[in-house]
Amino acid sequence: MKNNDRKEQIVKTAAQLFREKGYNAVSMRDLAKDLGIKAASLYNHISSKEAILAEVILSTARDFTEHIDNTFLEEKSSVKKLEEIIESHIDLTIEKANFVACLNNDWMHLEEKNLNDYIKMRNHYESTLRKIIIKGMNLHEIEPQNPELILFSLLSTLRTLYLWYPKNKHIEKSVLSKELKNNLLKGIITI
Amino acid sequence: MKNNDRKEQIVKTAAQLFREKGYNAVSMRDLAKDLGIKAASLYNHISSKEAILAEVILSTARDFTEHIDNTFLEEKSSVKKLEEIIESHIDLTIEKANFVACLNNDWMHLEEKNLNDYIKMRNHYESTLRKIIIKGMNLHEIEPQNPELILFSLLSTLRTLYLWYPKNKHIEKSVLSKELKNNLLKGIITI
DNA sequence: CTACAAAACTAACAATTGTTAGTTTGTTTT
DNA sequence: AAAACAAACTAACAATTGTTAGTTTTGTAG
Repeated sequence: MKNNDRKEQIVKTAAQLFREKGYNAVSMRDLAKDLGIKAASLYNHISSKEAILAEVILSTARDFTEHIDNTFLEEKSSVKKLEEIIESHIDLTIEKANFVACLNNDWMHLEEKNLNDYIKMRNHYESTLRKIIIKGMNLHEIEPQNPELILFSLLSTLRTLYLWYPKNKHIEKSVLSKELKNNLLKGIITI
Repeated sequence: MKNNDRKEQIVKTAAQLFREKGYNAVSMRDLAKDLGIKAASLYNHISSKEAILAEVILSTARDFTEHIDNTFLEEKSSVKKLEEIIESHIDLTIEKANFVACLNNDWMHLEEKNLNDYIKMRNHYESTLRKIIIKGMNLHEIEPQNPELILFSLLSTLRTLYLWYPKNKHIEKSVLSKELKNNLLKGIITI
């Protein structure tokens, strides 16, 4: 029976270090030290440093992709779908903040193949979200505006939740979820 | 007469490279090559690699600080002040996108003194913005909500404008400005 | 034309990088 | 007990890193 625990442990520790210092500032010796072993021993479990990064980023990108694909297919209003998407970002950020941070900050250090796969998934994600927004606009659920702008302002907030959440752990998830939806969808000023 | 042109040129080129690849992935030889000289020659103009990073980041942080300090002192409504802050982010992003990107991505690679200065400025910026939001809430200009959440969702969008602007250069600045204010302050869904 | 300073160069350094080869240790299976 | 395997180790490699010392080139002011 192959032992995957060690590999998972390596990837998880790497994600934390990458998040703190950035991919290029973390050496294999740093990573090994945190795990209590020597750098060379890492190679019994992983094939390269970049392979660790790819595992961190691509697995997380797949999580996001899966969520939005499911949401897209549902028979619900666009606004309801946007709420579900907000929810999924909160969930994934809470569940694996270091992975999400790493995806946001270090994707450009992926090489050829992996970089391509990542960008493909990101494009797919954005274009799915764009479709939801445009459909909502056509059905008058969403104010007529430049859809790119809505896409951007929504995503920029959701993508950087990881920067904010650890500082505000005291907020209940349900409260965060409710207020964020309100904030992002209904705006913040009094009418 | 001391020639600062070369130094400015180095800092500007560095900002571009840092933005593309991240601080640690850019070597002094890479930077020199882009300028058409040898790495050692850089040291006739700058004292260290980190000093370049500090120049890029701290000068930009000072720009942002100056803007918000001015806005804070004005005799206007909080909503009007928020609109001005949005405007200043757009302006600075257009004017020096690479610098802003660098500030966002590479600040953690500053050392001791410079890191401290940066964090101090960032804290000052956030607390000034927080004051504006809370005042607006007390005067019923802004919906009662967790002010941290408004602070976060606003800043996350404004801070990552640099990711989005180059892809959408065709949008007029005045249009961008107007729609972004609408979007961030009034929300996106139909009431 | 000379003198001087600014800014380029070459060569080298010590440290650190990711990775490999070969070996030892410890555990599980037969 | 023997054999097989996983997972650690030591030692070393070639490449790259930021930076320094010392030298040469270039442009300008007297």
